[in-house]
Amino acid sequence: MSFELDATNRKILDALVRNARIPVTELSKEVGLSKTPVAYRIKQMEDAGLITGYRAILSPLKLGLTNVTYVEITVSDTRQKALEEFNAAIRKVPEVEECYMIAGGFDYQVKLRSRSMAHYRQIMAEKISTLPYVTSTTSYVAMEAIIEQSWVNL
Amino acid sequence: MSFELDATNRKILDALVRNARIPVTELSKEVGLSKTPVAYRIKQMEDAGLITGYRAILSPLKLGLTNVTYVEITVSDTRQKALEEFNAAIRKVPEVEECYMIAGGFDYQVKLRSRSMAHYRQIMAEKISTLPYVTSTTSYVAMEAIIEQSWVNL
DNA sequence: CCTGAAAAATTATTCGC
DNA sequence: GCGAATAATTTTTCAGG
Repeated sequence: MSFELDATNRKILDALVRNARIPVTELSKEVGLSKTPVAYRIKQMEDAGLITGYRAILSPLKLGLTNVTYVEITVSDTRQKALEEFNAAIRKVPEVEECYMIAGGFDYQVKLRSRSMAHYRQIMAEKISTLPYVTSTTSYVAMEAIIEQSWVNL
Repeated sequence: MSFELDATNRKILDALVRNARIPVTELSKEVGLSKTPVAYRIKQMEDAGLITGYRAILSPLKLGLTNVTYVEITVSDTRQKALEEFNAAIRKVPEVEECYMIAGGFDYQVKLRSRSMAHYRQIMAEKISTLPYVTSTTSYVAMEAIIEQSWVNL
């Protein structure tokens, strides 16, 4: 299940995470091998599902997405079927960047990105509060991003 | 500051977020223009800082990073200088995937990724609790990822 | 499992319209 | 913004250690 990485694969991944478009030619210099094994290793890691894809990373700010809010959501029905229904519904909301089910209570931790506070309120009213089985939400608005990591859903 | 996107640029970005390695040739078919303007638009958006980079996306699970924890951190000193010190320190912790300062109290919301609960405890003890000005932390362990969005720091 | 180089394919750039 | 010609880069393949 979990993929064993040697030092070389680690270097390859590190370079690819920094720059998805680095040519194998250049990568092979970085890791100190010839192109053949480097290309082979990349394909291997892709096929194993370790590398799941390559994405352009956009600046949320330049896109006008200046607001980040964390929302804690409590649901009323915690049976498997209800949870799956909730999960399916929230997956369709593009403004939701992350969603984890939290241990302890049956709450969800959700990260939202919005253009403004007004836009945030609209998302909450139209797309979050209306999700199945939602009973209450508590929001935490981010003032400043210290470490930010995400690609943007357009 | 904020970049104005027409429908074409939107399509280009959407394709590039889905696949950072799509050739301009193919992209131009998708958006219904010839290669020349598409290449020009991409460069334009890169230069404007709208596209900040291209990254390989890795599977945290296949890397053995099975645990996600959100940690709320309270700091004792909220003067600018202290906060900047904290920010600089937390930026050096590779296990921290996200960190936002939250409005209201002066708390931070931090997302951690770890290999196990034992590993999580070690990160907390060695790298989070020891951060400057930290007075208390509260952790929320994720049971299940519904929507997950991150690249991994190796 | 790696090297090195030749060959093949793909991709990006340029430019007149 | 188009489209074709050109140029450059990149990937693939393979014999050999």
